[in-house]
Amino acid sequence: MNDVNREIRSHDLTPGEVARRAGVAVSALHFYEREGLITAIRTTGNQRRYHRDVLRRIAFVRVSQGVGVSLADIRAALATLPEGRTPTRADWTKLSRSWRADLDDRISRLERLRDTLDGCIGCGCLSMKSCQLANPGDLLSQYGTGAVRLQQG
Amino acid sequence: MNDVNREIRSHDLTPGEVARRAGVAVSALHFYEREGLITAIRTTGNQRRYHRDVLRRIAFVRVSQGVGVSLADIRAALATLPEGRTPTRADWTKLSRSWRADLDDRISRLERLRDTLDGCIGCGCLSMKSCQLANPGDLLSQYGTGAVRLQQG
DNA sequence: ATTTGACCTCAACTATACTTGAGGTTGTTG
DNA sequence: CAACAACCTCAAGTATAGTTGAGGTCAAAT
Repeated sequence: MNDVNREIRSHDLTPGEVARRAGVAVSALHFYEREGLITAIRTTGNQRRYHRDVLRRIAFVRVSQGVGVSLADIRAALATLPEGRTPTRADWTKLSRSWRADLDDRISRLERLRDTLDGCIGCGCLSMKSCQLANPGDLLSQYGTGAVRLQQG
Repeated sequence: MNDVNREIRSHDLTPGEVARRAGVAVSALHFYEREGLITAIRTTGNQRRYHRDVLRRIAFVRVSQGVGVSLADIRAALATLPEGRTPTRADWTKLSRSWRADLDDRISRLERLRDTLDGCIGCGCLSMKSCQLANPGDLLSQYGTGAVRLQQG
């Protein structure tokens, strides 16, 4: 977040390189920066240069999005990484672990959903009255329409 | 779709009733109608009246949305229901079954993702180069950012 | 030195899935 | 039959997650 004044090093990456290697558009990099998900330093000519860490951060963003986490929650997760120093392997592992808990959660909800649906297929219902699945305030609301929080604090 | 000329019966539901029982806002009913997900007939005074079937349709919509299917795909699925006659239990069962296949798919993708992540936690990676998860064109792209099609045709 | 591709900012546009508000009508109830 | 909740349409607004385009600059290769 605050490495804006860091000196540029030879192994820093240009926007194009990051875009190619991370598989996202340059416009997405700008967007992620505006959203506080990644940071860049600038050359004297005002062009962005990225630390290699940005690839990990983007990887984390994409993977998390892939399982349905919102950028807001991803930002919150990334904010737990240390500022000022390059995150260590342990920092990332901690992050991955918390994310994994969320994944387990999603899987079990989907499985419950599937099992309930099996019953629905058996009974041919899908009616609002009798079906666990379709009951608002029950399974559905637990599953939620919005993103599930990655962390509770 | 074409029951606009059907006569109104005493057990038809008002917008308010449907909204309450289905757990959605009246504005959402209007929206679903514009989007071709549900239909309504009109009283002489131009107010909507819904067949009880609409509750099943909305249930299907909500449950499908809950696992990440887009309205476009849900509309496609609902379009396979017979027009002209009230869908039978068998019709709905067929629909639920196709949907269940999609669910199984999602679960297995999430599980693969979790298993791969286990490896990542072990190695502390999440790097773009070595991590299966973060590799665009690999797992991520299979998982996709958009909605997974409910049906192939 | 010039060309060319990559880069810059900022505003506006896209898609999905709705909600909100204005201004007016209907239908039920005391 | 008056009141009032519930309904109507249509336009505009909201949030998320970006993309697109205009107009201009930077940097590497010839």
